[in-house]
Amino acid sequence: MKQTAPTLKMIAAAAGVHASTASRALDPARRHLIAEPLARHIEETARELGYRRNVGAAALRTGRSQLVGVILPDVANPVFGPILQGVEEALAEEGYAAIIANAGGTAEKALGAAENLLARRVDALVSASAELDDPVVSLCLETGIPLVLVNRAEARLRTHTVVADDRRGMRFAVEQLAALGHRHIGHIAGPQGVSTGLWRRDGFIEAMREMGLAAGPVVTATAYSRASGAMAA
Amino acid sequence: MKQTAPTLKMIAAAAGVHASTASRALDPARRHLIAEPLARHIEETARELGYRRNVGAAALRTGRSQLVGVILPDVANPVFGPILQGVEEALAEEGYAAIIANAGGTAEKALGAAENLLARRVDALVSASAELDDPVVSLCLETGIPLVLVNRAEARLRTHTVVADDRRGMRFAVEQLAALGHRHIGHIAGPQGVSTGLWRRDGFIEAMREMGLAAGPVVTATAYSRASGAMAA
DNA sequence: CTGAAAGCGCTTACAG
DNA sequence: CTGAAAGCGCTTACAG
Repeated sequence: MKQTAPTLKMIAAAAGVHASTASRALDPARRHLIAEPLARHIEETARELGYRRNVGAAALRTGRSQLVGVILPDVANPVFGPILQGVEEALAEEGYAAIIANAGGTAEKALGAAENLLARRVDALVSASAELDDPVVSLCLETGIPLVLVNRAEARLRTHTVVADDRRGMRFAVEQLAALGHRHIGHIAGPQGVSTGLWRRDGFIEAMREMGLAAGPVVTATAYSRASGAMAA
Repeated sequence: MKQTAPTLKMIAAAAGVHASTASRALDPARRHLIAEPLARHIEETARELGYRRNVGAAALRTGRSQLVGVILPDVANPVFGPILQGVEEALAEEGYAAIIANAGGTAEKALGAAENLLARRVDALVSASAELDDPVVSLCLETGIPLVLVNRAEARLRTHTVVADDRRGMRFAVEQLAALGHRHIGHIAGPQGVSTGLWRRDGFIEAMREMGLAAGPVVTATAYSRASGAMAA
Protein backbone atom coordinates (compact mmCIF):
# COMPACT_ATOMS: atom_id res chain seq x y z
CA MET A 1 0.00 0.00 0.00
CA LYS A 2 2.20 2.76 -1.33
CA GLN A 3 0.63 5.92 0.03
CA THR A 4 0.92 8.80 -2.38
CA ALA A 5 2.85 11.77 -1.05
CA PRO A 6 0.64 14.55 0.34
CA THR A 7 0.24 17.57 -1.90
CA LEU A 8 -0.12 21.23 -1.15
CA LYS A 9 -3.85 20.97 -1.85
CA MET A 10 -4.20 18.26 0.77
CA ILE A 11 -2.36 20.34 3.34
CA ALA A 12 -4.42 23.39 2.47
CA ALA A 13 -7.67 21.45 2.79
CA ALA A 14 -6.62 20.00 6.13
CA ALA A 15 -5.62 23.41 7.39
CA GLY A 16 -8.74 25.07 6.03
CA VAL A 17 -6.98 27.48 3.67
CA HIS A 18 -6.40 27.88 -0.04
CA ALA A 19 -3.45 26.14 -1.66
CA SER A 20 -1.84 29.45 -2.53
CA THR A 21 -1.85 30.39 1.13
CA ALA A 22 -0.30 27.08 2.14
CA SER A 23 2.31 27.53 -0.55
CA ARG A 24 3.27 30.90 0.90
CA ALA A 25 3.29 29.75 4.49
CA LEU A 26 5.54 26.81 3.71
CA ASP A 27 8.11 28.81 1.75
CA PRO A 28 10.59 30.54 4.08
CA ALA A 29 11.01 33.30 1.53
CA ARG A 30 7.28 34.10 1.43
CA ARG A 31 6.23 33.09 4.89
CA HIS A 32 6.12 36.70 6.05
CA LEU A 33 3.19 37.28 3.71
CA ILE A 34 1.01 35.16 5.98
CA ALA A 35 -0.26 36.04 9.45
CA GLU A 36 2.01 34.41 11.97
CA PRO A 37 -0.60 32.23 13.78
CA LEU A 38 -2.02 30.95 10.50
CA ALA A 39 1.42 30.24 9.12
CA ARG A 40 2.24 28.27 12.23
CA HIS A 41 -1.00 26.32 11.95
CA ILE A 42 -0.27 25.43 8.32
CA GLU A 43 3.26 24.42 9.14
CA GLU A 44 1.99 22.10 11.81
CA THR A 45 -0.56 20.40 9.57
CA ALA A 46 2.13 19.99 6.96
CA ARG A 47 4.42 18.33 9.46
CA GLU A 48 1.65 16.05 10.72
CA LEU A 49 0.75 14.86 7.25
CA GLY A 50 4.42 14.47 6.33
CA TYR A 51 4.33 17.02 3.54
CA ARG A 52 7.37 17.30 1.32
CA ARG A 53 7.33 20.02 -1.30
CA ASN A 54 7.55 18.57 -4.80
CA VAL A 55 10.68 20.29 -6.06
CA GLY A 56 10.14 19.05 -9.60
CA ALA A 57 6.67 20.56 -9.81
CA ALA A 58 7.94 23.85 -8.47
CA ALA A 59 10.72 23.69 -11.05
CA LEU A 60 8.22 23.44 -13.87
CA ARG A 61 6.45 26.53 -12.68
CA THR A 62 9.48 28.64 -11.82
CA GLY A 63 11.77 27.45 -14.57
CA ARG A 64 14.51 26.68 -12.07
CA SER A 65 15.26 23.04 -11.41
CA GLN A 66 17.72 23.64 -8.59
CA LEU A 67 19.76 20.98 -10.32
CA VAL A 68 23.34 21.24 -11.57
CA GLY A 69 24.85 18.68 -13.89
CA VAL A 70 28.38 17.47 -13.30
CA ILE A 71 30.22 15.81 -16.17
CA LEU A 72 33.17 13.65 -15.16
CA PRO A 73 35.55 11.93 -17.57
CA ASP A 74 35.84 8.89 -15.32
CA VAL A 75 33.79 8.62 -12.17
CA ALA A 76 35.90 5.76 -10.83
CA ASN A 77 39.11 7.80 -10.97
CA PRO A 78 39.96 8.96 -7.44
CA VAL A 79 41.06 12.32 -8.80
CA PHE A 80 37.45 13.32 -9.16
CA GLY A 81 36.19 12.36 -5.71
CA PRO A 82 37.39 15.52 -3.98
CA ILE A 83 36.25 17.66 -6.90
CA LEU A 84 32.78 16.16 -6.80
CA GLN A 85 32.80 16.50 -3.04
CA GLY A 86 33.49 20.20 -3.24
CA VAL A 87 30.87 20.77 -5.89
CA GLU A 88 28.24 18.80 -4.01
CA GLU A 89 28.94 20.60 -0.77
CA ALA A 90 28.74 24.08 -2.26
CA LEU A 91 25.54 23.21 -4.12
CA ALA A 92 23.84 21.60 -1.13
CA GLU A 93 24.38 24.75 0.89
CA GLU A 94 22.30 26.67 -1.62
CA GLY A 95 19.57 24.08 -1.96
CA TYR A 96 20.87 22.70 -5.22
CA ALA A 97 21.62 19.09 -5.98
CA ALA A 98 24.27 17.56 -8.23
CA ILE A 99 23.33 15.14 -10.94
CA ILE A 100 26.28 13.31 -12.35
CA ALA A 101 27.15 11.97 -15.79
CA ASN A 102 30.11 9.95 -16.96
CA ALA A 103 31.74 11.24 -20.14
CA GLY A 104 33.78 8.09 -20.53
CA GLY A 105 36.76 9.75 -22.12
CA THR A 106 35.39 10.84 -25.49
CA ALA A 107 34.03 14.23 -26.47
CA GLU A 108 31.04 12.61 -28.18
CA LYS A 109 29.98 10.87 -25.00
CA ALA A 110 30.49 14.05 -23.04
CA LEU A 111 28.27 15.87 -25.50
CA GLY A 112 25.62 13.19 -25.21
CA ALA A 113 25.79 13.46 -21.44
CA ALA A 114 25.38 17.22 -21.67
CA GLU A 115 22.34 16.79 -23.91
CA ASN A 116 20.72 14.50 -21.37
CA LEU A 117 21.45 16.97 -18.63
CA LEU A 118 19.92 19.80 -20.65
CA ALA A 119 16.80 17.69 -21.16
CA ARG A 120 16.52 17.67 -17.39
CA ARG A 121 16.73 21.44 -17.46
CA VAL A 122 19.70 21.70 -15.14
CA ASP A 123 20.30 25.30 -14.09
CA ALA A 124 24.00 24.98 -14.84
CA LEU A 125 26.72 22.57 -15.81
CA VAL A 126 30.13 21.75 -14.38
CA SER A 127 32.46 19.81 -16.63
CA ALA A 128 35.74 18.20 -15.64
CA SER A 129 36.27 16.62 -19.02
CA ALA A 130 36.82 19.47 -21.44
CA GLU A 131 39.01 18.95 -24.46
CA LEU A 132 41.09 21.81 -25.85
CA ASP A 133 38.23 22.68 -28.17
CA ASP A 134 35.20 21.32 -26.42
CA PRO A 135 31.76 20.75 -27.95
CA VAL A 136 30.06 20.93 -24.55
CA VAL A 137 31.30 24.48 -24.16
CA SER A 138 29.93 25.35 -27.59
CA LEU A 139 26.59 23.80 -26.69
CA CYS A 140 26.34 25.76 -23.47
CA LEU A 141 27.30 28.97 -25.19
CA GLU A 142 24.59 28.39 -27.81
CA THR A 143 21.87 27.49 -25.35
CA GLY A 144 22.88 30.09 -22.83
CA ILE A 145 23.27 27.67 -19.96
CA PRO A 146 25.91 28.61 -17.40
CA LEU A 147 28.98 26.39 -17.43
CA VAL A 148 32.14 26.14 -15.43
CA LEU A 149 35.09 24.04 -16.41
CA VAL A 150 37.15 22.40 -13.71
CA ASN A 151 40.32 20.37 -13.89
CA ARG A 152 40.79 20.86 -17.64
CA ALA A 153 40.75 24.09 -19.64
CA GLU A 154 40.12 24.88 -23.26
CA ALA A 155 42.90 26.22 -25.46
CA ARG A 156 40.89 29.38 -25.92
CA LEU A 157 39.20 30.65 -22.77
CA ARG A 158 35.50 30.75 -23.50
CA THR A 159 33.95 30.23 -20.10
CA HIS A 160 34.63 30.18 -16.36
CA THR A 161 37.53 27.85 -15.73
CA VAL A 162 39.10 26.53 -12.55
CA VAL A 163 42.31 24.62 -13.11
CA ALA A 164 45.70 23.97 -11.59
CA ASP A 165 48.86 25.29 -13.20
CA ASP A 166 49.90 21.95 -14.68
CA ARG A 167 52.85 23.41 -16.53
CA ARG A 168 54.30 24.86 -13.38
CA GLY A 169 53.62 21.67 -11.44
CA MET A 170 55.55 19.62 -13.91
CA ARG A 171 58.45 22.04 -13.81
CA PHE A 172 58.61 21.67 -10.06
CA ALA A 173 58.70 17.90 -10.47
CA VAL A 174 61.56 18.05 -12.93
CA GLU A 175 63.50 20.53 -10.81
CA GLN A 176 63.04 18.26 -7.84
CA LEU A 177 64.43 15.27 -9.68
CA ALA A 178 67.32 17.30 -11.07
CA ALA A 179 68.09 18.58 -7.58
CA LEU A 180 68.34 14.96 -6.47
CA GLY A 181 71.00 14.50 -9.11
CA HIS A 182 69.02 12.74 -11.79
CA ARG A 183 70.04 13.52 -15.35
CA HIS A 184 68.12 11.07 -17.51
CA ILE A 185 64.46 11.83 -17.05
CA GLY A 186 61.61 10.57 -19.19
CA HIS A 187 57.98 11.62 -19.31
CA ILE A 188 54.85 9.65 -19.94
CA ALA A 189 52.58 12.35 -21.23
CA GLY A 190 48.81 12.32 -20.96
CA PRO A 191 46.54 12.74 -23.97
CA GLN A 192 47.55 15.85 -25.90
CA GLY A 193 43.98 16.74 -26.68
CA VAL A 194 43.31 17.92 -23.14
CA SER A 195 45.01 20.74 -21.29
CA THR A 196 46.46 18.63 -18.48
CA GLY A 197 48.32 16.35 -20.89
CA LEU A 198 49.49 19.19 -23.08
CA TRP A 199 50.54 21.59 -20.34
CA ARG A 200 52.41 18.99 -18.33
CA ARG A 201 54.28 17.91 -21.42
CA ASP A 202 55.17 21.50 -22.23
CA GLY A 203 56.30 22.04 -18.67
CA PHE A 204 58.48 18.96 -18.85
CA ILE A 205 60.20 20.00 -22.05
CA GLU A 206 60.73 23.57 -20.91
CA ALA A 207 62.14 22.53 -17.57
CA MET A 208 64.52 20.04 -19.12
CA ARG A 209 65.82 22.70 -21.47
CA GLU A 210 66.21 25.26 -18.74
CA MET A 211 68.04 22.81 -16.52
CA GLY A 212 70.38 22.17 -19.40
CA LEU A 213 69.46 18.49 -19.54
CA ALA A 214 69.26 16.47 -22.76
CA ALA A 215 65.62 16.14 -23.74
CA GLY A 216 64.53 12.83 -22.24
CA PRO A 217 62.11 10.52 -23.97
CA VAL A 218 58.50 11.66 -24.03
CA VAL A 219 55.91 9.01 -24.74
CA THR A 220 52.28 9.97 -25.03
CA ALA A 221 49.62 7.77 -23.49
CA THR A 222 46.38 7.72 -25.41
CA ALA A 223 44.20 8.01 -22.34
CA TYR A 224 44.28 8.55 -18.60
CA SER A 225 44.01 4.86 -17.86
CA ARG A 226 46.21 2.17 -16.34
CA ALA A 227 46.27 0.31 -19.64
CA SER A 228 47.45 3.31 -21.64
CA GLY A 229 49.98 4.17 -19.00
CA ALA A 230 51.39 0.66 -18.98
CA MET A 231 51.60 0.62 -22.75
CA ALA A 232 53.44 3.92 -22.82
CA ALA A 233 55.79 2.77 -20.07
CA MET B 1 19.63 36.82 -25.44
CA LYS B 2 18.93 33.51 -23.78
CA GLN B 3 16.52 31.78 -26.10
CA THR B 4 13.96 29.71 -24.25
CA ALA B 5 14.02 26.03 -25.10
CA PRO B 6 11.43 24.97 -27.68
CA THR B 7 8.37 23.19 -26.30
CA LEU B 8 6.25 20.44 -27.69
CA LYS B 9 3.60 22.97 -28.59
CA MET B 10 6.09 24.93 -30.67
CA ILE B 11 7.16 21.80 -32.52
CA ALA B 12 3.56 20.79 -33.06
CA ALA B 13 2.67 24.22 -34.42
CA ALA B 14 5.66 24.22 -36.75
CA ALA B 15 4.80 20.74 -37.98
CA GLY B 16 1.11 21.53 -38.31
CA VAL B 17 -0.14 18.95 -35.84
CA HIS B 18 -1.55 18.85 -32.33
CA ALA B 19 0.83 18.67 -29.38
CA SER B 20 -0.43 15.24 -28.43
CA THR B 21 0.54 13.96 -31.83
CA ALA B 22 4.00 15.47 -31.59
CA SER B 23 4.37 13.94 -28.16
CA ARG B 24 3.61 10.50 -29.55
CA ALA B 25 5.82 10.85 -32.60
CA LEU B 26 8.78 11.93 -30.51
CA ASP B 27 8.51 9.10 -27.98
CA PRO B 28 10.13 5.90 -29.29
CA ALA B 29 7.68 3.86 -27.26
CA ARG B 30 4.64 5.49 -28.84
CA ARG B 31 5.98 6.42 -32.23
CA HIS B 32 4.23 3.48 -33.87
CA LEU B 33 0.90 5.13 -33.09
CA ILE B 34 1.65 7.77 -35.70
CA ALA B 35 1.71 7.31 -39.46
CA GLU B 36 5.32 6.85 -40.51
CA PRO B 37 5.61 9.85 -42.90
CA LEU B 38 4.03 12.20 -40.38
CA ALA B 39 6.21 10.89 -37.58
CA ARG B 40 9.26 11.49 -39.73
CA HIS B 41 8.12 15.00 -40.53
CA ILE B 42 7.61 15.81 -36.86
CA GLU B 43 10.98 14.34 -35.96
CA GLU B 44 12.62 16.52 -38.54
CA THR B 45 10.97 19.73 -37.35
CA ALA B 46 11.94 18.83 -33.81
CA ARG B 47 15.54 18.38 -34.84
CA GLU B 48 15.57 21.63 -36.78
CA LEU B 49 14.23 23.61 -33.88
CA GLY B 50 16.54 21.85 -31.46
CA TYR B 51 13.78 20.34 -29.39
CA ARG B 52 14.73 18.62 -26.15
CA ARG B 53 11.96 16.89 -24.24
CA ASN B 54 11.51 18.42 -20.80
CA VAL B 55 12.07 15.38 -18.61
CA GLY B 56 10.96 17.21 -15.50
CA ALA B 57 7.61 18.18 -16.98
CA ALA B 58 7.06 14.62 -18.14
CA ALA B 59 7.94 13.45 -14.65
CA LEU B 60 5.22 15.59 -13.14
CA ARG B 61 2.64 14.04 -15.41
CA THR B 62 3.79 10.44 -15.23
CA GLY B 63 4.91 10.39 -11.63
CA ARG B 64 8.27 8.96 -12.58
CA SER B 65 11.26 11.28 -12.31
CA GLN B 66 13.75 8.91 -13.90
CA LEU B 67 16.00 10.01 -11.10
CA VAL B 68 17.74 7.83 -8.52
CA GLY B 69 19.33 9.26 -5.41
CA VAL B 70 22.71 7.99 -4.29
CA ILE B 71 23.75 8.62 -0.69
CA LEU B 72 27.47 8.37 -0.03
CA PRO B 73 29.13 8.62 3.40
CA ASP B 74 32.10 10.48 1.95
CA VAL B 75 32.19 11.48 -1.69
CA ALA B 76 35.91 12.21 -1.57
CA ASN B 77 36.79 8.71 -0.40
CA PRO B 78 38.15 6.75 -3.38
CA VAL B 79 36.29 3.66 -2.21
CA PHE B 80 33.08 5.11 -3.56
CA GLY B 81 34.26 6.10 -7.03
CA PRO B 82 33.90 2.65 -8.54
CA ILE B 83 30.59 2.11 -6.74
CA LEU B 84 29.20 5.37 -8.06
CA GLN B 85 30.59 4.52 -11.46
CA GLY B 86 28.74 1.22 -11.56
CA VAL B 87 25.51 2.78 -10.37
CA GLU B 88 25.70 5.61 -12.86
CA GLU B 89 26.44 3.29 -15.74
CA ALA B 90 23.59 0.93 -15.01
CA LEU B 91 21.17 3.82 -14.56
CA ALA B 92 22.24 5.65 -17.71
CA GLU B 93 21.55 2.56 -19.77
CA GLU B 94 17.93 2.70 -18.70
CA GLY B 95 17.51 6.42 -19.14
CA TYR B 96 17.86 7.21 -15.45
CA ALA B 97 20.23 9.70 -13.92
CA ALA B 98 21.99 9.63 -10.57
CA ILE B 99 21.68 12.50 -8.18
CA ILE B 100 24.19 12.37 -5.38
CA ALA B 101 24.15 13.40 -1.75
CA ASN B 102 26.87 13.39 0.86
CA ALA B 103 25.88 11.85 4.17
CA GLY B 104 28.99 13.13 5.88
CA GLY B 105 29.33 10.28 8.31
CA THR B 106 26.33 10.75 10.56
CA ALA B 107 22.95 9.09 10.37
CA GLU B 108 21.19 12.42 10.88
CA LYS B 109 22.85 13.95 7.87
CA ALA B 110 22.10 10.85 5.84
CA LEU B 111 18.47 11.15 6.84
CA GLY B 112 18.41 14.79 5.87
CA ALA B 113 19.94 13.93 2.53
CA ALA B 114 17.30 11.26 2.00
CA GLU B 115 14.56 13.78 2.78
CA ASN B 116 15.92 16.17 0.18
CA LEU B 117 16.07 13.38 -2.34
CA LEU B 118 12.48 12.39 -1.61
CA ALA B 119 11.42 16.00 -2.14
CA ARG B 120 12.82 15.63 -5.63
CA ARG B 121 10.66 12.55 -6.05
CA VAL B 122 13.50 10.20 -6.92
CA ASP B 123 12.17 6.88 -8.16
CA ALA B 124 14.54 4.99 -5.88
CA LEU B 125 17.44 5.39 -3.51
CA VAL B 126 20.84 3.75 -3.23
CA SER B 127 22.65 4.19 0.05
CA ALA B 128 26.26 3.33 0.78
CA SER B 129 26.15 4.75 4.26
CA ALA B 130 23.79 2.54 6.23
CA GLU B 131 24.31 2.08 9.94
CA LEU B 132 23.41 -1.21 11.61
CA ASP B 133 19.96 0.19 12.35
CA ASP B 134 19.48 2.82 9.72
CA PRO B 135 16.86 5.58 9.74
CA VAL B 136 17.02 5.96 5.96
CA VAL B 137 15.87 2.37 5.61
CA SER B 138 12.98 3.04 7.95
CA LEU B 139 12.02 6.14 6.00
CA CYS B 140 12.03 4.28 2.70
CA LEU B 141 10.02 1.43 4.16
CA GLU B 142 7.44 3.93 5.44
CA THR B 143 7.17 5.91 2.24
CA GLY B 144 7.36 2.88 0.00
CA ILE B 145 10.27 4.12 -2.01
CA PRO B 146 12.58 1.39 -3.34
CA LEU B 147 15.99 1.28 -1.70
CA VAL B 148 19.11 -0.75 -2.12
CA LEU B 149 21.96 -0.73 0.31
CA VAL B 150 25.48 -1.10 -0.99
CA ASN B 151 28.78 -1.39 0.82
CA ARG B 152 27.21 -1.52 4.28
CA ALA B 153 24.41 -3.71 5.56
CA GLU B 154 21.99 -3.40 8.43
CA ALA B 155 22.13 -5.81 11.35
CA ARG B 156 18.66 -7.01 10.43
CA LEU B 157 18.10 -7.46 6.71
CA ARG B 158 15.21 -5.17 5.80
CA THR B 159 15.91 -4.32 2.18
CA HIS B 160 17.96 -5.27 -0.85
CA THR B 161 21.59 -5.29 0.15
CA VAL B 162 24.79 -5.69 -1.85
CA VAL B 163 27.88 -6.05 0.29
CA ALA B 164 31.20 -7.82 0.42
CA ASP B 165 31.87 -10.54 2.97
CA ASP B 166 33.98 -8.34 5.24
CA ARG B 167 34.33 -10.98 7.92
CA ARG B 168 35.75 -13.47 5.47
CA GLY B 169 38.00 -10.84 3.93
CA MET B 170 39.54 -10.04 7.28
CA ARG B 171 40.08 -13.71 8.01
CA PHE B 172 41.97 -14.05 4.76
CA ALA B 173 44.12 -11.10 5.73
CA VAL B 174 44.96 -12.60 9.11
CA GLU B 175 45.66 -16.03 7.62
CA GLN B 176 47.93 -14.41 5.10
CA LEU B 177 49.95 -12.63 7.79
CA ALA B 178 50.09 -15.78 9.92
CA ALA B 179 51.30 -17.78 6.92
CA LEU B 180 54.12 -15.24 6.57
CA GLY B 181 55.12 -16.10 10.11
CA HIS B 182 53.69 -13.13 11.96
CA ARG B 183 52.43 -13.82 15.46
CA HIS B 184 51.71 -10.44 16.97
CA ILE B 185 48.97 -8.87 14.91
CA GLY B 186 46.92 -5.84 15.85
CA HIS B 187 43.76 -4.46 14.30
CA ILE B 188 42.56 -0.93 13.86
CA ALA B 189 38.84 -1.48 13.67
CA GLY B 190 36.43 0.80 11.87
CA PRO B 191 33.37 2.30 13.58
CA GLN B 192 31.39 -0.46 15.25
CA GLY B 193 28.10 1.12 14.33
CA VAL B 194 28.41 0.07 10.70
CA SER B 195 28.63 -3.44 9.32
CA THR B 196 32.06 -3.10 7.73
CA GLY B 197 33.68 -2.05 11.00
CA LEU B 198 31.84 -4.67 13.02
CA TRP B 199 32.26 -7.59 10.64
CA ARG B 200 35.94 -7.00 10.04
CA ARG B 201 36.57 -6.81 13.75
CA ASP B 202 34.66 -10.05 14.27
CA GLY B 203 36.59 -11.69 11.47
CA PHE B 204 39.85 -10.57 12.99
CA ILE B 205 39.06 -11.96 16.43
CA GLU B 206 37.73 -15.23 15.07
CA ALA B 207 40.71 -15.76 12.81
CA MET B 208 43.19 -15.01 15.58
CA ARG B 209 41.50 -17.54 17.82
CA GLU B 210 41.38 -20.21 15.13
CA MET B 211 45.01 -19.70 14.28
CA GLY B 212 45.78 -20.20 17.94
CA LEU B 213 47.30 -16.73 18.24
CA ALA B 214 47.04 -14.58 21.32
CA ALA B 215 44.38 -11.94 20.74
CA GLY B 216 46.27 -8.92 19.45
CA PRO B 217 45.29 -5.39 20.36
CA VAL B 218 42.12 -4.10 18.75
CA VAL B 219 41.66 -0.35 18.70
CA THR B 220 38.49 1.13 17.31
CA ALA B 221 38.67 4.24 15.15
CA THR B 222 35.70 6.54 15.53
CA ALA B 223 35.31 7.16 11.83
CA TYR B 224 36.62 6.14 8.44
CA SER B 225 38.98 9.07 8.20
CA ARG B 226 42.71 9.62 8.17
CA ALA B 227 42.52 11.53 11.44
CA SER B 228 40.66 8.77 13.26
CA GLY B 229 42.96 6.15 11.81
CA ALA B 230 46.05 8.05 12.91
CA MET B 231 44.65 8.52 16.39
CA ALA B 232 43.86 4.83 16.73
CA ALA B 233 47.31 3.89 15.43
C1' DC C 1 -4.39 7.36 -36.98
C1' DT C 2 -5.15 12.22 -34.98
C1' DG C 3 -7.22 15.84 -32.00
C1' DA C 4 -8.93 18.26 -27.88
C1' DA C 5 -9.18 18.36 -22.94
C1' DA C 6 -7.81 17.48 -18.49
C1' DG C 7 -4.54 17.31 -14.97
C1' DC C 8 0.24 16.19 -12.64
C1' DG C 9 1.78 19.89 -8.12
C1' DC C 10 3.39 23.79 -7.79
C1' DT C 11 3.83 29.51 -7.94
C1' DT C 12 2.60 34.01 -9.43
C1' DA C 13 0.22 37.82 -10.91
C1' DC C 14 -4.30 39.73 -9.99
C1' DA C 15 -8.25 40.81 -6.94
C1' DG C 16 -10.36 41.92 -2.88
C1' DC D 1 -3.41 39.28 4.64
C1' DT D 2 -6.00 35.61 1.83
C1' DG D 3 -8.33 33.56 -2.27
C1' DA D 4 -9.20 32.07 -7.03
C1' DA D 5 -7.36 31.42 -11.58
C1' DA D 6 -4.04 30.61 -14.86
C1' DG D 7 -0.21 28.22 -16.57
C1' DC D 8 4.68 25.88 -16.49
C1' DG D 9 5.38 21.37 -20.45
C1' DC D 10 4.26 17.31 -20.66
C1' DT D 11 1.06 12.58 -21.23
C1' DT D 12 -3.10 10.02 -21.09
C1' DA D 13 -7.61 8.65 -21.33
C1' DC D 14 -11.44 9.74 -24.31
C1' DA D 15 -13.50 10.79 -28.85
C1' DG D 16 -13.86 10.59 -33.53
